[in-house]
Order: sequence, then structure tokens, then C-alpha cells
Amino acid sequence: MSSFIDGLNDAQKAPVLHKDGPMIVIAGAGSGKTRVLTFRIAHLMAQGVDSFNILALTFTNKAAREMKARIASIVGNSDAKNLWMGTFHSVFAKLLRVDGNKLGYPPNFTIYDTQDSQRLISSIIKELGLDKDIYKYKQVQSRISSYKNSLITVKAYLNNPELVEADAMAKKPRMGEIYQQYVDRCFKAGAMDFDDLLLRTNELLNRFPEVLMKYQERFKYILVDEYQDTNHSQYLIIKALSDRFQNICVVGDDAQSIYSFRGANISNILNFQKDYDNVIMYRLEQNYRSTKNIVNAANSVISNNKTQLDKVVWTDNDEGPAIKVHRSITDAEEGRFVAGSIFENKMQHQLNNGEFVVLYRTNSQSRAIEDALRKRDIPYRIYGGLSFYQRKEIKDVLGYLRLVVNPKDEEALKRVINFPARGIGQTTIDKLVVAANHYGRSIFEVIQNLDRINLKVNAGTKRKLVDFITMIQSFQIMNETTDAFTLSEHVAKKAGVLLEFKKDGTPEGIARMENIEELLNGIKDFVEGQKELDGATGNISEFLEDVALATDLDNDPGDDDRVALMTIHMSKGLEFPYVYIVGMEEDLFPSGMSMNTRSELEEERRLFYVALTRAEKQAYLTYTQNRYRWGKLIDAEPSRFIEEIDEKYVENLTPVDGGYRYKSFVDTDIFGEVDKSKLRQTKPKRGTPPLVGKPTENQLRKLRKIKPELSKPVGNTNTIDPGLSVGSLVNHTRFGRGKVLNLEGIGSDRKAEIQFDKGDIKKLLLRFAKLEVL
DNA sequence: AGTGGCTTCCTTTTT
DNA sequence: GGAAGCCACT
Repeated sequence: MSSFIDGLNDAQKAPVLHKDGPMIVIAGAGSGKTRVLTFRIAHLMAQGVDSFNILALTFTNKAAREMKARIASIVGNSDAKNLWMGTFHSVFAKLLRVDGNKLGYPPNFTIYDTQDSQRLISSIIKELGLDKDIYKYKQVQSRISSYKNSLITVKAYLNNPELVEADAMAKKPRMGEIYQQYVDRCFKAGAMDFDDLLLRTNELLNRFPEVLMKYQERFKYILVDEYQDTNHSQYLIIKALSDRFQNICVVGDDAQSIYSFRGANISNILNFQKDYDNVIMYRLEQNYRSTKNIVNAANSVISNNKTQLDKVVWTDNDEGPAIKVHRSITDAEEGRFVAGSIFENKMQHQLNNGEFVVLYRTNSQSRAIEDALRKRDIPYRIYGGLSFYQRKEIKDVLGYLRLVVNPKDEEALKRVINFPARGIGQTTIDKLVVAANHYGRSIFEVIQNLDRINLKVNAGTKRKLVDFITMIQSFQIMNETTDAFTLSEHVAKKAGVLLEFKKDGTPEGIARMENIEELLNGIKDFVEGQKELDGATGNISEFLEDVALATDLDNDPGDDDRVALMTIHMSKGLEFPYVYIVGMEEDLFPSGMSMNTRSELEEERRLFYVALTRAEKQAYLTYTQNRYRWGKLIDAEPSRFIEEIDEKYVENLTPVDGGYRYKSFVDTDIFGEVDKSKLRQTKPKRGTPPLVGKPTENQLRKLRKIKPELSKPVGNTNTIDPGLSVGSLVNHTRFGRGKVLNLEGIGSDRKAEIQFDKGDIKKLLLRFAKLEVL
């Protein structure tokens, strides 16, 4: 009966037809992973599994929407509606809206974005009177974030001498205090940050067995996409929910794990088979996306990594053209080359703009490409970067709306209480914050009770404060009876945000006004969309939730024909016939900040692998010899990754003779004088890991014509600190001298078991322990 | 309280 | 080359 399955190959059919019990699908790039997931869900439903009992976690909400639509077209619309499908964050936000009250959160809790978190932390640092040069708010925020993602609560932190020690060593002895304050303040504001959405879900499932049971019963079948990018917190949620029925299906590719910086733990996928009994493993190794050339090139690159599962990606597709490498003098010229090449390809092969993507390592690289595309009149769209919802004017309007939904939301309040200016200055706000902390209430409540508190503000200021509160309350009353669009339009006008930008009159002000109008249009569309769904009201809180967890990709209009520009990270899961990877330079890609350990470098390499495997027909790599960075022209040298591609898959576009090359070494200025600065030697690369010098292992292997030996999944691969091995003598700042007995874990979870001379045996996380190898 | 000019750090990637 | 925060002046 399930005739829709006939279009699959045998390797794909097996995981689709797998019924009960834990399973893992190791899916190479372009092997039809999404198809397998989609068909598996459809098949489960066709077999009689109630869609109500299926939970599917995807990497973007867009992916979830598309998958849902696809399933709906296979099995019929009404059933697909009940599927719980979305990102971890959006799915568990929904769950917490229902059951978060057990943890003391209101159902209308706010979701703080990174900026909100950073602002709060920054003000806590100030309030505690700490040195902002030592306690850098961004660093502190990312540290707290990584604690949360490892489920280290404030209490756990304070009870863990290693962590406390590590922060004290880093001259931040008061980290614990900041962490505590931060958590308290978020809670008091009825707010969760991104990490809380996962952490609190864990807390909920741990502390309330009846809640755990409810969701275990509900989610009889759980499917997780991009499993290689899950962090510890996500891992535990999945583990808890699937514990009862063990119908867990995870899909992923260890070679495409690129999110360790936000806590993703590659050992989740490497160790999956140990986590459940009787795991069936499926492999999808046939690539349907790319040419032989691209697949082979990508394979030759990734074989430089030690840590990987045993898998060989291959394809039946055409040979295809070689990967083209282009060198240019400056980043402006690089842009011109890309624009010119896109133009030529379009003409020669009759292609649309939408068939091209330009990928880069950092968002700031988009500028040079944009300039060049604009000059050539090639329409483009940038994904990511400063997204629409992060613009100041948009956040201002949203700030008001957030306050309407949750008046305890301090970050929103601080943002809008004096924008547009209404004579409530920093001094007043500081006093309010102090009072609010003192009474354990929100600023909003403090203002409501001004008469009962002895707050030293003059009568004029007091009136202004009360006026502000009254205005917000009037919005709240309106919100009870009206939809998001009507309310937002009213708020934008009444609060004076629109007027503020209008009277500004500068082109910038006008642009901001237009952006607000665009936001209002967006809300209108949203409301109309929601009204068609049942159970949704088109209320503003639904819109805010959508916005807080939206990816730039999620809002892709995708209707007009444009060249896409995005970071490699954003491109994961996408495919394009023509791919340009720009900025292939040392210190940029691999990033200078990721060359300190082997595991960091391996992640950069996986990132390159992801970039290459986006291409269906043709990939271009470009690099420049000089690039503007931090407003200065700096020398650049080609990325090691270019050399790591087996040369038979590469074609060099750069003219080698004709003086071009000499110019690159001895540059002359416009008068023909030699520019002395170009003659100096390039600085030695700092922190280059020993195994990737020249010649690389891979190059040696190629010379010897030996197939690279794929290492076993876990355990003995040393991915952090190559200098440490069993038997090493080390010195710990606190515990003294010791000997390494054992090493385990991978990446940021890597631990060493050490016998210290004092007699103790301890397991230390290498990430935190400051060890000196003797 | 609000404004303008100065400094710093930044640029790794994002839910 | 830019945002964001700080200080000093009005």
C-alpha cells in the first residue's frame, strides 16, 4: 500500500521501514536524508501511528514547515497537522508555555535573545561594581551559556571546585555571583534565554515524574535531524523522553558537525550506539546531489580528520568539471571575479540567479561581494548577518509589545521607557532597578507602587513614570480584544516610535520608518495566516514567540530570483548548482581563532566539507593576497584547505605567468616603485597544530597511494591537546604533580583521569583544568 | 537629561 | 571601518 516508498533506493528504504526500537542513520552529504525522515514519518502514519504521538526535531523551523507540507501531501492534510515538529527551542518553548508554571514561570514568559542576555549581564557587572575590562560581558555571557548547556546550574557550579577554580584562575572570582544574579533576574522578569528553553525543560522532566510520563506517553516516536549538532542539554531531553518506548530515530552526519561553539557535542552521535540497547545502524552513502568531482574532492579533504565514523560517500552522477580556484590581489577584486563569473555562467548556461550561492566564513565578508554584485546589477539576498528583527527600530517596537504581553520583562522596559525620550534618564532608571532588586519585584510593579515606596524621585519624574505605565496598561486592555496587527499599529503610533523616526527626516530615519512599516505588514500577514489555523488567535504573544525563535532562513520569501549570500553555517542542509566559497585564506578560513587545537581545526575542516558539498555542479574557491580587515589592508596567504583537496579535482584559474605572479611577491605601486612593506616575510602562523604542517599526512598518504584508514568512532582519538596521552606527567595548579591514567571523551567533553602525587585520583575536564605537560 | 565626540573591541560561526 | 559605551559639556 505504501507505494510512495517505491521511489527510494534500498539503503533509504531500510530506515524508512524500520518499525520500533532505537535506530541511527548516518547520512552522507546529499544522500537524501531529509527524504528518509519525511518518508519515515509518512510511513509511520500510514501504518497507523497517530500523528499526535510523533515528535520530530529539525534544525530550522523552515525545514520543519517544508517537511510537514510534504508529509501532508502524502498522507492527507488533517493528520499532519498534529505532528509536533520544529527546532528544539521552539518545540520546548511550546511545552514550557503549558507546564512551565510548575517551575514558577508564567505562561507568557518572554524569550530573551542574546542581546537581552548580554545587556542584563552587562548591567549586573556594573551593579556589582566589577571591572568591565576583566569581566567582559560577552565572555561572561558565553560562559554562562556553556554552563547551562552542560546542565551546570548555579548550585552545581558553586559545588564544583574545578569550575570555581578555573574562573578564579582567569581572574574572575565572582563569576558565580554574576551567574546567580543573572538567573535570579531572568526568573524575576518572567524570562527565559535560549539556553533556559532546554535547561528548564530538563528541570521540568527531572523534577516532575508525572510530566515526564505525560510526554513519554505522548511522544511514542521521536525523530531527531542533524543529531551531530545536539548539545548535552538536548541530548538529555531526548534521552528522557525516549526512555519509555525507545522509539528513537536520529539522523546525522558526523562529518558535518559544525556547532561545537554553541555546545554541540559530536560524541552524542559517535556514542549513540552505547546509549541504547540494540541500536540498528543504517548508512546512506550514495550522494545524489553532486558530481563525482565534488564528492571525491570533499572526501579527500575530510580524510584529513581523525575523528570520524566509518563511511564512504560515493555517487553515480557525472564526472563534472574540476573545482576552480581563483587568486586575486584584493578582496574588491575577489568580489569582481565572483560577480563576473556569475554573470558569465548565467549567460553561457542560461541560468537563474537563484542557482548561485556565495559562501563565506564571517558575515563581514559579505560587503565586498555585495558591492561587486550591485555594480553588475545582479540581484542578491543576504541571509543572516544583522537580521531584520535585530535592528534597533524593530527591537524598539517589539520592546513595547513584549512589555504589553509581559510587564515584568525588564530588558524590554529598560529599552523603551525612555525611547522616544520622555525625560526618564539613566539616574531614574538606576534608582528603579535598585528598588526593584530590593523588593524582589519588577520595575513595572515598583512604578505602580511608587507612593508606597520611599524612592527619591521628584514629582515631575514621578508623573512621567506613571504616564508611561498608564500608556502600557492601555495597550494591555486593548490587547485583550484585538489581534496583533491592530495592536501593533496602534502601539507604533501611540508610543511615538514612528513619529520619532519621521521627524528625524534623515534618509536613515526614513529607512527606519519604512522598516517599521515592513514589520507591521509582516504582522498583518502573520495574523491572517494564524486565523486560518485552528487553535490560534492571531494574538501578539504568538507573533512574539515566532519572532524570538525565527531564523533568517525561516523568513525567506524565496519568490524572487536572487543570488544567495550567507555564511557556511547557514548553508547547512541547502544545495545550489553553483557555489562560490570566498576568502579561502589562512587566519580567515580556518579562522585564526580556531587553530589552537586539533579538534578546533577539525571542526573548521568539517565546515569546509559542508561548504563544498553544497555544490551540485560546480564549486569555485577564491582567495586574495591582501584583504581589508579591521579597516586595514593585511597580507593573506591561501588556506591550507585548498592544498588538502586532491589536486586531480582542482583547476587553477589564476594566470601563473605574465608577470601576475611576480607582482604578488614584489608589489609595485602606481609609479613602479617597489612597495617595501610587501617584501617582508610573512609571520609564522601561530599555534599551527603539529599534524598539519607541510607535507601533511594526507599528502604523504597520497604519495604512497594508500587509502586513508578511517578511524574507529570513539575513545582513543585524541582531539584536544595533542600533547597529552596516557602516562603523561602533568602539573595542575591546585592538585600538583600527577600522572595521566586514562583519557576519555571527545572535544569539549574530553576528560583525563589523573593520579596525583598527593594520592588522589581525579577526573578532570581538559576544557577547564589548567594542566601543564611536564 | 540630552548630546556629541572620544575610545575600545571587535569579527567566527547561531537558536 | 563600525557599533557601543564612556566622558564631558550644555
